[in-house]
Amino acid sequence: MSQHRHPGAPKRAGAVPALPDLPEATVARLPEYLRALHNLAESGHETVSSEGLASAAGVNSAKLRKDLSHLGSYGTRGVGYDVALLVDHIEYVLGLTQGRAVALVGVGNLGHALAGYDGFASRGFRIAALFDADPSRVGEVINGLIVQHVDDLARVAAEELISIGLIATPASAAQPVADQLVAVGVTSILNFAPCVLSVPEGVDVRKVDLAIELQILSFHEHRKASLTALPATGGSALTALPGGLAATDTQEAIGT
Amino acid sequence: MSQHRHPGAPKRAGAVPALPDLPEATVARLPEYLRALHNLAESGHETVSSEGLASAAGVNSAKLRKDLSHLGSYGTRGVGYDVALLVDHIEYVLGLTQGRAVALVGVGNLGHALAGYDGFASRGFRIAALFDADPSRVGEVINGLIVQHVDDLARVAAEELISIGLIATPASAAQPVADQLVAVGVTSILNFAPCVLSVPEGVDVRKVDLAIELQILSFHEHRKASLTALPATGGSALTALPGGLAATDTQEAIGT
DNA sequence: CGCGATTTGTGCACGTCTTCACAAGCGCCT
DNA sequence: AGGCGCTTGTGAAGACGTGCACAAATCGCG
Repeated sequence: MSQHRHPGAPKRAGAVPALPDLPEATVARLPEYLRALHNLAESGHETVSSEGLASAAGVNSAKLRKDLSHLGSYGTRGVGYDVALLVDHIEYVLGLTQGRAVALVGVGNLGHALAGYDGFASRGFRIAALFDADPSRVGEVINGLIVQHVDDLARVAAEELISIGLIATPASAAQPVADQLVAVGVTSILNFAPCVLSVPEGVDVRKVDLAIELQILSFHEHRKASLTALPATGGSALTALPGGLAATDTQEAIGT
Repeated sequence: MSQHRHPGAPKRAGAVPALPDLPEATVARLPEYLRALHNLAESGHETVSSEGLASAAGVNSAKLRKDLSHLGSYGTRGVGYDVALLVDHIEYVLGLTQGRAVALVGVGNLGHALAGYDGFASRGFRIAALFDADPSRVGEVINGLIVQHVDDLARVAAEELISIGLIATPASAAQPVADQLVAVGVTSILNFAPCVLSVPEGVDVRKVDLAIELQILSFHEHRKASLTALPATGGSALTALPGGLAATDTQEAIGT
């Protein structure tokens, strides 16, 4: 073992390994494992146990093992997982080895921040083009890229293969932008606008809504407050917990 | 029917209604319903059917009905749901009627955008204070708020009840900041830093990682590409689909 | 060479979420 | 008043995800 072969080309490089279709929940956790593995690699670890990696990624170790088992056997019993090997394989499975180009539409408040976010480049994504519908914004240079008019999307997409589209426009503009992205062949969209997008079959849309996250937290705050406010619901004030108000039965950290 | 009573105080205002503990999946969808309802209200709808609301929120109508049934019966058979009434009730359940104050720590690239994001205020959240550890940033005015040093967090929290903490720092600073937030009594944290936070029981943490979302999309791109690249896996090239390459069996839009 | 310590991979049971399908309820029209 | 069409609310079944617990496999050591 040791010496990982050629990074980025696990298994046999001839035929495409025909990606096993992983459970969606597993896919959602792989990036987290990957980040933890990168940290471990930087701190000099060659191997890591499922227990160690699980705690670094904030999940149950059994869950981690089951997730990784879906990728095939990349661990050694009695030893653990080869960090470098696992990094290579997860990156391959996630399709990160091909330096995907993303197009960002909408350079307003949020879009500006996304354009300057360095967490993308460090993980295999390259912001290839910026667009906006506002003519007064066109021409502006952000992070070395020139903002272009959204109507030029087709032209730019013809020059460069866009892998993923980011929508950071106001809600009212999001659907037309999505249509334009789909029209130029984009089949994956990350939507920051607070609205639902309708797209043809075969196009994947993920949504990130900051206000929704806050509202979910707000619910839990509300619930926690209502619980501590009236501990005597349903009688039995005797069961008042000795630990005081810290003993709410909330799930610790919330998952995905 | 008709005339919703006092907005913001559903059921009897005397005893706290002791929030039913909703399924987590339902809670995550309520904000989406709420947004859709606000849109409907603005466009003049008084009532809406489960079918109509479901399509506006991008979910199955049966799922929506079951979700709403967990809140109690707020619909009328043969008619639908009273839009204004439902808005009031969902806002109450989510705890949005109390104008929650959020503290934002880290006014770098992303934090800057969050501080200026108007989608928070429009949904019941008020950014009450900005913090940063970098002395050169302290004193800067963003959106009418002065950036304060993170060590002043305790003092500020004493003046104002902070309901939710936002962490938009680099990963290395996130854990200490989380500890400080917890120390001043914050029990809900929204973490934008790419790392796992460890917090005491009773504290809720949600994580938003933009790079993770991209990586999930990347996986699906990779899978779609590998599917269209070799349609003859497992023999039977005869089953080539008449519709050409558009007939991948991918799930349409990805859920939560 | 064999044994014990260690850790992976997984069968199984359990809980949660989703979806279907339909009875119950409501309003409207005749 | 009665019946009809429409819509909600929900039981039940199935799909999915999770976590336990243990067998299988590997390494190191005597």
